[in-house]
Amino acid sequence: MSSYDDFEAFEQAVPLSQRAMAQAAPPYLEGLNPAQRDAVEALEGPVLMLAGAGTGKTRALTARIAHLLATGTARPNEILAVTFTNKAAREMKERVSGLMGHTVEGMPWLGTFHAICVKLLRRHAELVDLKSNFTILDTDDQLRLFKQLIQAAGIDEKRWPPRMLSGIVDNWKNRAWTPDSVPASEANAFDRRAVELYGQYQARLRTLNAVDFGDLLLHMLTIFQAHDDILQHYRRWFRYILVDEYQDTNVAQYMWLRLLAGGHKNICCVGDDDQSIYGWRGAEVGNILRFETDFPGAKVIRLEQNYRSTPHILAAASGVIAANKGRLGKTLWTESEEGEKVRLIGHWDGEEEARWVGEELEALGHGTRGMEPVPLDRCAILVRASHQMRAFEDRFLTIGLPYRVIGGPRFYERMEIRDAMAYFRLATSPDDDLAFERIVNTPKRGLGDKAQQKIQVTARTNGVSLLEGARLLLASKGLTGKGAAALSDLIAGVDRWARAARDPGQSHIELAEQILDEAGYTLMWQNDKTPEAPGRLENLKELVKALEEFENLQGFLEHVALIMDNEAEDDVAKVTLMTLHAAKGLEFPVVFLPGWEDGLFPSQRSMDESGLKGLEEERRLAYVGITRAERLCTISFAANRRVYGQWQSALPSRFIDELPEAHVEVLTPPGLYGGGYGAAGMASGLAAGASPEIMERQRSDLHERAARADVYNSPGWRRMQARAAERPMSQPRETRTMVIDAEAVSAFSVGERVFHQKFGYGEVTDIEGDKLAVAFDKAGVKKVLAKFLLPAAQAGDVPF
DNA sequence: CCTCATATACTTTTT
DNA sequence: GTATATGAGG
Repeated sequence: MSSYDDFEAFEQAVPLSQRAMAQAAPPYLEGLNPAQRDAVEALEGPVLMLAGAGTGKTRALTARIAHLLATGTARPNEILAVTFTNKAAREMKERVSGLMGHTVEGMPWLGTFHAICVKLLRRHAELVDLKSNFTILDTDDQLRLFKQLIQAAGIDEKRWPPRMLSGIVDNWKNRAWTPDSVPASEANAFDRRAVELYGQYQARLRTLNAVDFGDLLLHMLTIFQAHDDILQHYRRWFRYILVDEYQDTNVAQYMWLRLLAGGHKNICCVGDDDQSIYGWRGAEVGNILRFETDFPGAKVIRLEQNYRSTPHILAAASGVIAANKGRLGKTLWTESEEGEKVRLIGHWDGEEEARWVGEELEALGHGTRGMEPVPLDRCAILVRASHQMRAFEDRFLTIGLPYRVIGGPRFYERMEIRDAMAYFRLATSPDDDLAFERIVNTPKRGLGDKAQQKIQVTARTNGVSLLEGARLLLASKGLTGKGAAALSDLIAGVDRWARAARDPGQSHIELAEQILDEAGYTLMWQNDKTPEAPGRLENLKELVKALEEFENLQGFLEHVALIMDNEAEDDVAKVTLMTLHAAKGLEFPVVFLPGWEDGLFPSQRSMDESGLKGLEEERRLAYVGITRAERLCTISFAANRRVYGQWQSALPSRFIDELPEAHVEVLTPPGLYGGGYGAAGMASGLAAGASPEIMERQRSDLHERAARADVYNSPGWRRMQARAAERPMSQPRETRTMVIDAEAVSAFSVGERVFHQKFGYGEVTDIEGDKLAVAFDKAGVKKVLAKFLLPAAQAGDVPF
């Protein structure tokens, strides 16, 4: 009964391969430096590859796999290679294929911890009271379950928010604690009821035949610990183990790896203790720090030659990270030429900071500071918290600077949303084959592989879309019986929806609901008994609600297409906006690091919650940020910032004081030129065209803010001033006159031509305060806020 | 049952 | 300041 029995047979069906290549000159070794080569060739026994930022870690890792395969040391299916993200796994697969010069047949065990555990768990599910077709709950489902349990237990939801409970349980799972192995000391800290609820939650999951992400690992651990035969089997099977981003492993993952590597100890862990930034979700830097103790005789290889950044950038990063205790220690070096120093600049407030970055980006695009013009897609702005992106988005929308945000909402990636969108796409463009393919048998209509193949063939031979092909197939009686009836139903539906979508009198919201109902899609989820079904229905409701902001389905689909696939959608170069966390592993020629203020970065919360440990993780985040830059890195801070609607002043980040002076150039912000404190200097930079009232208002505003900011007494600021004073002033520097956007203050007038990001061009027809009625050329009459409008004349050179 | 108003919280994120 | 969640009221 156990699928475990045929496991071996299944795996061994994959042929031994690549032995013949063993004698050939190995192209995958070309260009590796001695350390990298060491890391590639030390195949036997435990190896720790300490790979600093930009030292060619992935290169070495993939070459190592290629080496294992090419020398015939291991077959593709005997290598266990784990990553944290699907992206990393995909990339590794591609690069191994590239190195081998052909597609690597079946590396079934190259994947994320979770993907590999799913695979294993499906084979052994019955050992933990699951069926092998168990479902995997996402965070939403998990939260809903906890909520139900809390309510059922009659506990006050205010005192025990589901989120908190779910967080606690997640934490426990990260540490490989099952309900009965949670230490008493922990339990007391949270109330024993949390442990009870944890137990109930697990019981509920079992009856639902479901697991959450943490369970994937935990269940496998349980199985390995309770069934030695199974453990021994996999120990023998996975002859070589590779782990990427080892510094990010949590306790459960660590135990899992130790169990599997326990026999032969052929484990190669790659990581960088200085880039451990996921402690808050259970990652244990200790795992990497302890490696040599865990695996006595481990070979430690340091990759220290950096191929990414200039010496100034590396020195700045090293200076900051040096303040951390308990590091394994690495010294990055590079052969690259000196380049620019890291630039440091302070601003009055967050808006000015955004404005300045925008101007810098424009200047870089034209070529400045003796640099080649730098297109926007080579630049990135890395922030600590996603809400910091807003100021930049606002500014970039205003000046029409193309940008993309990484790590946005994942809403549109959900299965049910994609299905629904596919239906909408068919309604607006019936020839959308991808959409047709997606929904032709969703919900199940009895149009299986056979029927779909027939449709494909008919469409292809006639050179028409799938929908038309389906029509032809029906007309030619190529499909009969139940399938034919279902297909003709679907086609009739699409025709009806397409007609309705063209009808201007038809509400697109009603149409959307109608489509989902008539297609039987809503019903499908209503009848679905799995725990995630209610959530999916809720998401669908949300999707329909999101439609309200748009004039028609078409407009909505366009909008979503843009935010979904902005990589491939258009070829306009865009500056990248993302969090520091999301930037790990990436690199950009030009990097801006705004918001370096104490409290924001390092984050106050982080320090409050985790003390010195938290601060050190923030510092590693700073290190990650700086080391993303290849040629130019600019750090900035603002004296004043609006936080939750409240103006707050802040001191420059303590990390700024840790930057080695020799590698930093302090820029004087335009308004502060000449060193005068604040307001006077700022005021002189006011746009000449602004009306006296506006000028006065902004001047007093600045005085008020300046008065509130004690930033000028901070060590960071004083040092900055001192450095600025030391610098010979004769040297012409790039200060631009500050442009105060008068359009943000001045009102529009009736009859004026305006431009809106979403709706395009139009004419103002009515004004009520800051709310304007605008007759848009394409989108019709809409009420919009003035701040979303640009005078049409100014939008002329906006590339949208 | 649905809508509106008030309260509340609110890093970082992958699977 | 904004999004979200809950409770009251229509």
